[in-house]
Amino acid sequence: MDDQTRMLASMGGLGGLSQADVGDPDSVRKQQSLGQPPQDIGDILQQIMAITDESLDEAQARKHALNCHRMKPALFSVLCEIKEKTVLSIRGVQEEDPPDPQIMRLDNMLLAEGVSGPEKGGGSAAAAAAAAAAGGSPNDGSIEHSDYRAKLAQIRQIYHSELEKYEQACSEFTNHVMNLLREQSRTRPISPKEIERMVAIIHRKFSSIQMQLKQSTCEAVMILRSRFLDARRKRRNFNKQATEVLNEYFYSHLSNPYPSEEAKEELAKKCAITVSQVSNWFGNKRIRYKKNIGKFQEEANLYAVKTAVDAANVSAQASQANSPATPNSG
DNA sequence: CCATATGATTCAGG
DNA sequence: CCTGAATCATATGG
Repeated sequence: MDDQTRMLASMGGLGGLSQADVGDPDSVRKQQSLGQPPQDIGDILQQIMAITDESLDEAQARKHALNCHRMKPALFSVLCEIKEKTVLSIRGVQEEDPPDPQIMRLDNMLLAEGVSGPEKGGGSAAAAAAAAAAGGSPNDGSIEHSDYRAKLAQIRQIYHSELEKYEQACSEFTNHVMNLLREQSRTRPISPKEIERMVAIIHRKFSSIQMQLKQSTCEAVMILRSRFLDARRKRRNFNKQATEVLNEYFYSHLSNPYPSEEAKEELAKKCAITVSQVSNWFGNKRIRYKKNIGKFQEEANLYAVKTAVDAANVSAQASQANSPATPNSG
């Protein structure tokens, strides 16, 4: 844009001058060929100064008269053509790559993360993707999810408001420049094509800002993801009672420690954890038990006794119906 | 601060 | 899709 602006600006200056001596278009050349430049320049200067003495109405009228001159359109197009040829080499260079690959990549990423997509659909899509491994139970991972969703919504909101600001500023600026150029096209050769080109240039410049916005949004989402969705960062041990329940099941089914889906659901409910957490726990337990049975022998005995005692208690309670004297383990 | 425990994730295989 | 195995990253106890 810089080169063009400079060029247009300088031609604007010329425009003022040519308007000044339009009364006798050949005067300059004639006098120059006569070989008395100082005098001629003084002449021109005088004419210019005379303009400032004119009233606004007079100047306006003169301008209007010029604009209505029958030769004006022809002259205008000729000037445009000349200008087109003169500046051709300058632009021509950067005319391609309309679909910026990088911005498309960022767009796709933001869409996938549910930042730029539709309000509810995108968000739940991301949530579904996150919970996909969990088997679809509605309460899976809901503890951290609300937090994650809230933060994501926050990013989303910032992104959209910034994008809106950006779009507004862009169109405002574009309109401004277009109006300016259109206005100036009355006094200097600016073809509609050129205005179009200028708009394209502006948009290209602005799109780098947009890319920056999208890039930083992407970054924020990625950080958020790694913080919240990688639960390894927030590992919390299950409470004692939960591990007890799980161990009980494990050691009482030691010959086949593979809980069915229903069993997993029940264990999950008892332990206030998710089904996938139960699966994880059993997966880890099996492999670690198998790896070093000796290390777990004590634990195995403990739970074997425990279940035996519990069974005894249960049977005792069952056989004794409703006797209040049944001893309970603290 | 280190070693160990532990929940979660990743990846290969059936 | 489920599992075993390896691995990661944190929690915990000494």
